[in-house]
Amino acid sequence: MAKDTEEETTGRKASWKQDPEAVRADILRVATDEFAAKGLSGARIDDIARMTKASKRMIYYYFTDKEGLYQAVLERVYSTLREDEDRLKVEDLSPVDGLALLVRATFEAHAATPMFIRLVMIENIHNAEYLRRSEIVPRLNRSIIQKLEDVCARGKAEGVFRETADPLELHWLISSPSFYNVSNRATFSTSFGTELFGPEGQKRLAQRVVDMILGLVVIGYEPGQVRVE
Amino acid sequence: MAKDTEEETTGRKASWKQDPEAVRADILRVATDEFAAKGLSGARIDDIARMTKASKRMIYYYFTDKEGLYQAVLERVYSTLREDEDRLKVEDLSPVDGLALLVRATFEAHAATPMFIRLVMIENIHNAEYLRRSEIVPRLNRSIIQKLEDVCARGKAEGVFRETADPLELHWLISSPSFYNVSNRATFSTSFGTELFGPEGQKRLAQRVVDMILGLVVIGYEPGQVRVE
DNA sequence: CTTAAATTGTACGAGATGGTTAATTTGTCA
DNA sequence: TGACAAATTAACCATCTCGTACAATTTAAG
Repeated sequence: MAKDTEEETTGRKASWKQDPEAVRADILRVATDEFAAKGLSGARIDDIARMTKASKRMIYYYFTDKEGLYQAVLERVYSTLREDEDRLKVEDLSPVDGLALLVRATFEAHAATPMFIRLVMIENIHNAEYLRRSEIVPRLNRSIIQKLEDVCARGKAEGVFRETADPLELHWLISSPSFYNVSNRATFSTSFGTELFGPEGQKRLAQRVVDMILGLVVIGYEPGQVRVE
Repeated sequence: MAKDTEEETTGRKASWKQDPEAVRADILRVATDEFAAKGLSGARIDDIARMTKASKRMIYYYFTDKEGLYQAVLERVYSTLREDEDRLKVEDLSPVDGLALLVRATFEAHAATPMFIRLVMIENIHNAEYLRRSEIVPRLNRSIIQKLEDVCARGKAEGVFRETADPLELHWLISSPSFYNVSNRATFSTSFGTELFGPEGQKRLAQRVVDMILGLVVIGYEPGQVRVE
């Protein structure tokens, strides 16, 4: 009841700094969580607004609509990931060790960013509609292929890699277990238990993936020849 | 207002047959498409109702609510898949050929049922909440592990498989590329092109997966030793 | 200090959406 | 046949959700 309507406490913030970038970033941060958790249709703009310092109005001010916000989230996450990729230095290693490092790093990078994985899953549910629409994303992801090309070229030149080794195929072969390891953890462990997803199991899986890839590419490779960690 | 209440044109269908099973099945069929296409939150009960012969009320009559319908869809699809699995006969083959067949069949089965893949993706987005709740599903999926156990045991007994071969790990290693091949096709081809997903590319990938798995398990295996097709 | 531009809060509407009420038909069994 | 349970239907409802109108407030420039 309390009828202090006379108060008319217009809830306007008494004072604020003009900091568009910070507001934008905060919205994106919250929206990333929300979209990753509930998907595009499941996410609620009102929930995002509530969790943000900014008001709901600002979401539309900066991102036009829900899809615009989703697209921005997607692009930011993809970009962030590329930076991590670029940090890898494989040129200094032997082809075998370089490839092993790429495999291990990919496996671990996926495991470390479940949020990114979820957004990619969601985007695939939407048939990559928003990824395709993006100008910035398609030309990302190139660096990892580049690294694989370098390693493959050196490995073949040194005669330690099979001539059949193909960078794009390899990227696919390395990504698939790394991605699946995170994306399908819930259903897999429901059906078959969690033993593969503890610290032990994860190390074993990483080792298996390294062994599989090197076994395919490196002439005369024996499982366990290169150890993970 | 409108005073033609006397009319009371109850638009009821003049006549219909009672066929509960058919109605239930029809709803499930339509709902499977809808959920696979748009996810749990994206799916629209009204759309399902419109595409069904039955009325919207029947959906609630038989499945209680949206989640009940989704759960029924999930269980039916999982069950259907198990039947396919059981049709595989690997006991008659040598361990190496048997394992190769399992790999190939898994790869192809996944590629042939994108709808199932999408539902599993969606279920993972929901952290397998509904799969866990199901009584019937968890104990499915056992037959594939059983087959792998048989093959592994025989392979080790014959001295052609490494002692490190583990059925559960193998299932994971075989499933991951098979699943990823379908689940991430949209984003992968957006980033890297479609060449892996034509008939040629798919055959190459299947061969690579066979080579990887056999390379990991079979002592002295060389890529291409067992050919796909 | 005036004033236009930038930024934010509130309140609300239109339409969609999950779910329900109440009626009607069909089939079955005493 | 007639009563009763099961099956089926159309219409309806309460609520949620995206998006917007618009006023209020602050910043910044002249």
